[in-house]
Formats: sequence, structure tokens, C-alpha cells
Amino acid sequence: MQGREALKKIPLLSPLTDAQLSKILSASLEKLYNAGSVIFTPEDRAEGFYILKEGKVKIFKTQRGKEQIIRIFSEPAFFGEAASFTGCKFPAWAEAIEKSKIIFIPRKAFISILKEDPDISLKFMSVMANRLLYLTNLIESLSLKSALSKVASYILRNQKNGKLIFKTNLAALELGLTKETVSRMLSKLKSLEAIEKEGNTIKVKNFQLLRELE
Amino acid sequence: MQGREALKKIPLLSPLTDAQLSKILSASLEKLYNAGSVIFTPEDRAEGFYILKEGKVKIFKTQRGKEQIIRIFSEPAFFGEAASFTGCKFPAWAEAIEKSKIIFIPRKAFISILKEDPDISLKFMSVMANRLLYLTNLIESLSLKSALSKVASYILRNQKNGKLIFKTNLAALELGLTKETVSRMLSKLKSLEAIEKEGNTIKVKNFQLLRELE
DNA sequence: CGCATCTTTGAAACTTATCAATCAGAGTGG
DNA sequence: CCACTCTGATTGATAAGTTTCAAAGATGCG
Repeated sequence: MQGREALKKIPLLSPLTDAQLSKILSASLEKLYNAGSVIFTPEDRAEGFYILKEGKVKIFKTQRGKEQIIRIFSEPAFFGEAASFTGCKFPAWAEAIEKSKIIFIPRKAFISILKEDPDISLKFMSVMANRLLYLTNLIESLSLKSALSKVASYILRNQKNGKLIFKTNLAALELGLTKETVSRMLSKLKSLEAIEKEGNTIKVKNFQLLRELE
Repeated sequence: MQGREALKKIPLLSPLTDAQLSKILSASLEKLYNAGSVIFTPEDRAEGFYILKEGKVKIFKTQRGKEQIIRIFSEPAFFGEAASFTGCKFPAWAEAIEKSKIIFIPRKAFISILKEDPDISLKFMSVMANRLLYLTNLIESLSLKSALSKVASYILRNQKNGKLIFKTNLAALELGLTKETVSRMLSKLKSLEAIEKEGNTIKVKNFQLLRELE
């Protein structure tokens, strides 16, 4: 079964037996989302959680036409689990930012697995612990850092081998800044020779400087 | 045993058997903290978590002399559980803001209980889910709200029967503002006749207006 | 009652947002 | 292969919101 393979790729679910996976799968629902389509809104009651099998999703809040990205998930990942756990409404929006294949797991199937398998519960808790950590760091960034250091740490966080593909608009939404400000900070980093830019690819030229600015 | 009673007051731990509680207690360590004393720092490895039996604690981040409160806990509550779970360093500072009695539970005892009792695990997860929700809302507030609406929603959140004791400095630290700004916003709310102030007690005069400003 | 602490208020400075215009690059159709 | 358009990035000028610094005013505690 193709679905089972996808589920096994999720670290959280890999220890499940085939029987357990089948049970989850039989209750689950796979759906395809185009870039820009909404997966859930804060109006929706959380009747289950979502496995991102393919694609990219952003979780975000809005208020007065402003937007703040809480987190971006790339495959493989899952999201909506906290709200699904409490069974209340989602606290935020979820939207595909790339064409995405997403499996929906209803609350019941999910909870029953958790009850059966203490190992999964522990893994699950460690995932939630990591989410908490992530949000704590986001709060620190939003509240204590200047625009320049936000951008510097964004680059450090997302870079791989000193390179990253940079979308000004997306970074702005994550960092709680405007695209103009992000662009300006980028120029500053260029003039400080901390980075180089070509098209939308950024190369880190001076890691230490970036870390000092962070 | 006095300690057991205190533990039973924590909703999370109430379903534990006496044997389980004894096991936890025997490994635990109770300590008294004065207002202002540090409980843990981001340097400390999380070897366990803390039960707040009596008093009040703030969890916060600092950077360049600035401070952002992540959360304030009043008895009965527990904290440090996410970091303790992963076993890494704490992501933030914890400091008593009132004289506090705190029980420390080592990681091992805690994990073994979780493994034994799936019911506790579930409760635990629901607590963590709530923490995630709380942080999500904090992020929204920090990033999307104006100073005035931060203060308005702070009042709404903390008021009881239209009243609350307000400490400007504490509110500022929670809201990511300076005390001066908070004070100014309070004056504005007074002049709008949304609230009244006497000493450090605030009375809500116009709930609807506050909600509109929120 | 007096001292220390917290709050309020004012003026100036700073950071970031906003608005507007220009520029660069990718893809499209002639 | 070259305009052409569309989208996203950059830059500049200005505005708004919040912080900072300083001083004066309340408040509470010993």
C-alpha cells in the first residue's frame, strides 16, 4: 500500500506496527492542495490532525490585514496535533504554500493509538516539547531582536553549507517585518560583506559576523 | 505525608496512585525560593521539572539587557517539563517573583511514571497542547497588536469580575513594551473611560470598548 | 514622617512601517 | 529573438509608533 510507506517516513509514526498503520490509514483521508489553498482556519473545530506527505505548509495568524507566520512545515511533517488533542478550534490558519499532499487523521484513531502505545506517546510528547522550544525562540526573536539581527539569524538558521534560497516576502512574514525592511537589512548585510546575493540565492561570506549580529 | 497532599492538588498528578506519588516524592526535592531568586537559567541542563507548590514564578528570555516574559505561573502549576523531556538545556530563565515553595522532580522518576501510566501521558500532552496554544497567542499579541490593544487585552485576560491588581512593570515585561508605554496606554484607556484606576487596582468600566480595542 | 520605589508625563531620538516609484528577472506571445 | 507584462526586489522620502532619558509626582513601607 502506497500510503503506508508515506506514513512510515514520518519519524513519529515509524515505530507503529503494520496493523496500527492500517488502522490509521483506513480512517484517514488524503487530499491534494494547490499553493494558496486553505487547509484550516481558526473557525474550524479541530477534529483531527494532518500529515504533510508532500509539499509545504504555513501556519499563521492574522489581525487587521497583518500576518504573522507561526511556523512553516516541509514534508515530511505533521501539524494541527495540539489543537486536535484538545478538540477545540484551531488557533491559527494553515495554508499550502506549494502544491501539497496531505493526509487527515481523525482525532479518535489518533487518540486510540496514543492510548495503546506508550512509546508513541513519548515520541509525541518529545515532538510537542520541540514545538514549545521553537515557539519560545520565535517569541524571543520577535520581542527582543532588532530587524538586522532577525534577518541575520534567519539566514543562519536556514542556510545549508553557507547557501540558501531567500524569498524576501516569506522571510518578512516569518520575522514580523515588512518586505521593505527585510530588503534593507539584506542590503546592509551585503555592504558589511557578511553575505553575497545572486538572484534569490544568498551566500554567507562571514559566518562570525552574522553570529555577532544575531 | 504533607508533600503528597500538595502533589494531589496538581490536576495533572491527581490520578496517580499513592504508590506512584510516593515513588515520585522519594526522588523529589523541595526547596524554598525568595522573591527574585533564580530557579534555573538557559545554561542549566534540564535534569527534571518543577512543581510550584506555593508562590509565583516567571519564565523569561533576555537579550541585551532586555527581557521578555514567556509565561507567569501561580500555584499550583508545574514548569520546565518540556525541556526536561528532551533533556537539553532550558530555553529560558525561571525566577520566583514571590516567595515560593518548589518541588523538583528528576527526569527519571517522571519518565518512568509516564511510561507506566498512559492516562498521565494523555493528560500531560493536553497540558503541553495548552502551552502551545498559549504561546501561539502570545506570538500573535507581540507581533500583530498595537500597544493599546496589548494593554486592553491584558486587562481583559487578567480581570476577575471587572477588577484586577495591575503592576505596570510586570505587564510591560509580559507585553513586550516599556513601563512608560504601558502607563501611557493606561492613561488613554482612562481618558476613553474604558477603565478606572485607584492605586494599583483597575476597574473595567466599559467591557465592550475594551474588546473593540483588543 | 521620610525615604525608597513605582508611576506619570514630556520632549527628543530611534526604529520600523508606509507609500510611491523604479528596477530586475522570468515567462509569454508575436 | 525581441518587446511586453507580471511579479518580486530595491530604494527613497515621509510618517507613525515606541523607546529612551529626564524630571516630577504619587504611593507605600518602615
